[in-house]
Amino acid sequence: MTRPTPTRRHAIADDLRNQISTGRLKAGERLPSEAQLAARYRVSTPTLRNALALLQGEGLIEKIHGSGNYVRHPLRRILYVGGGCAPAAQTPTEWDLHTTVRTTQLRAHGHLTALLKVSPRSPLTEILCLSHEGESPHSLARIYVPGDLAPAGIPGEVLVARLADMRPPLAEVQEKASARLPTEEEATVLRISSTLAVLAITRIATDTTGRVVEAALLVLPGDRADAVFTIRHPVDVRRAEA
Amino acid sequence: MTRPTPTRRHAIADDLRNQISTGRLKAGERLPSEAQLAARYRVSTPTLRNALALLQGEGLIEKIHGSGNYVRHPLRRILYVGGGCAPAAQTPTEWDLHTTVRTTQLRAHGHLTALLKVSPRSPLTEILCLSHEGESPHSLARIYVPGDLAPAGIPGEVLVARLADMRPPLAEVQEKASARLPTEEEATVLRISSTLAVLAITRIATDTTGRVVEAALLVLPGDRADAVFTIRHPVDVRRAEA
DNA sequence: GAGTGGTCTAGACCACGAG
DNA sequence: TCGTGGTCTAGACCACTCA
Repeated sequence: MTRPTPTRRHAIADDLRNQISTGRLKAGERLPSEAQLAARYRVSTPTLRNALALLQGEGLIEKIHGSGNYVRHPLRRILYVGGGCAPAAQTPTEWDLHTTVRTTQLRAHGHLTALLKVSPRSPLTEILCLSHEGESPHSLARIYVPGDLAPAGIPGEVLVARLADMRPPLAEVQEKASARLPTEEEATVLRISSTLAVLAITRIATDTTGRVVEAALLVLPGDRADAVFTIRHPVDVRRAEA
Repeated sequence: MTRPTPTRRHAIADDLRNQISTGRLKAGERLPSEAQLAARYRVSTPTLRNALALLQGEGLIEKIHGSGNYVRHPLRRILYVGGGCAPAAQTPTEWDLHTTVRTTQLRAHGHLTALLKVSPRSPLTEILCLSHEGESPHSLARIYVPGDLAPAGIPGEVLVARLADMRPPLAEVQEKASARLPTEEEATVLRISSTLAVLAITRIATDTTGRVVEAALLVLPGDRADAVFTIRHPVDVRRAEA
């Protein structure tokens, strides 16, 4: 049961994984070329590439086209704290976590109308945040707010900081987490392989009048991101509903 | 930017995806064999298999070894509601969602000691839940409770139902969600491809004395599972406590 | 046993990165 | 330009399902 089919690529992946974890292959180091590795393990190139794909899916190595395969630096884990008010992932930013922000004016369409509960073609502001931790991309956020809550002409960075002050207190924050493979665009922007799962979080913030004041689509690389949701003194749901 | 590399497998996947969404290929239907499809699209078998792998990753088709590729029935989405008290995924079970439960006595080791904050080799009860919705596997849960909270000799189903009554009220429930690829075991148990991401939720329940009374490791197939966490009045915490 | 998918081979050609 | 990874080919052999 533990070995449904003893495949070669798993054996190779296990060997390389050991070399990485034992430090024989150090972080940042370049692996031998795929042709060399294929020769060493006596397998064909597709088989060796499948082995590397496994390690890539675990986030252990990074492929750079035209350059080689590199052992990834063990990245700090990203911790998304749920129930939050801040628009982006709110890790304590003691390290150099800088964010590129770009705002766009657009009109509601498609699933955005449902998320924000607005009528089609009503004005929205999209805030696109791409966070970097040093060199490596960290998280991608697309935040949509009704147009009147985000006046145009304000630089993105300022807008993000001020959003919380400009609206009435929130009544409810609902966060939906799901796991999926990244789109092509997300994979390239986050510099992850398209076989590495992402943690996608959709956050809907509603004010006391029931109006949706923010819809945020967050995408975090699955190999180093967690989202925690803490609830204190939860009520017994079954009793509460009765 | 939209077409970094115009690959053939994407074109084939797009075509098949269209056929599925337009109903030309109906749910449950078997696709032509891979050899036939390869001939139809004039590609080699590995290329065609790559195309099918894409659809598999999206949960659109299911491969059954020795039988064929089948269009999957659009499965009801699994909704895991966070902040909960019930041990397993608590979808309103109006449909035939039956769960296989198996309990095992074991002793704490490895990461379990950290999760439950118990000393190594202290007795634990493992409750392994596998839910099915009709034919298709639904979710996998491994629940660990300190041995004294789960007396031996009680059948698993009864134990699960009684757990909530046997312990003091909870003070805190912390849930950590992450996205990753399934282990080989999880992939076979949930009958998903190993390229399909899973949503893994670790739930730690603490009672009022600070003791961990339950650690649950939930695995949900990423193509049809979401986890929602709702927080009301996040700014006005005192009201909720009153 | 016939047909199917699962794995693997040994190449080919193209696209990208760095010197 | 040269070495690298990215994609693809046209097979082979094994394991599984089902009649």
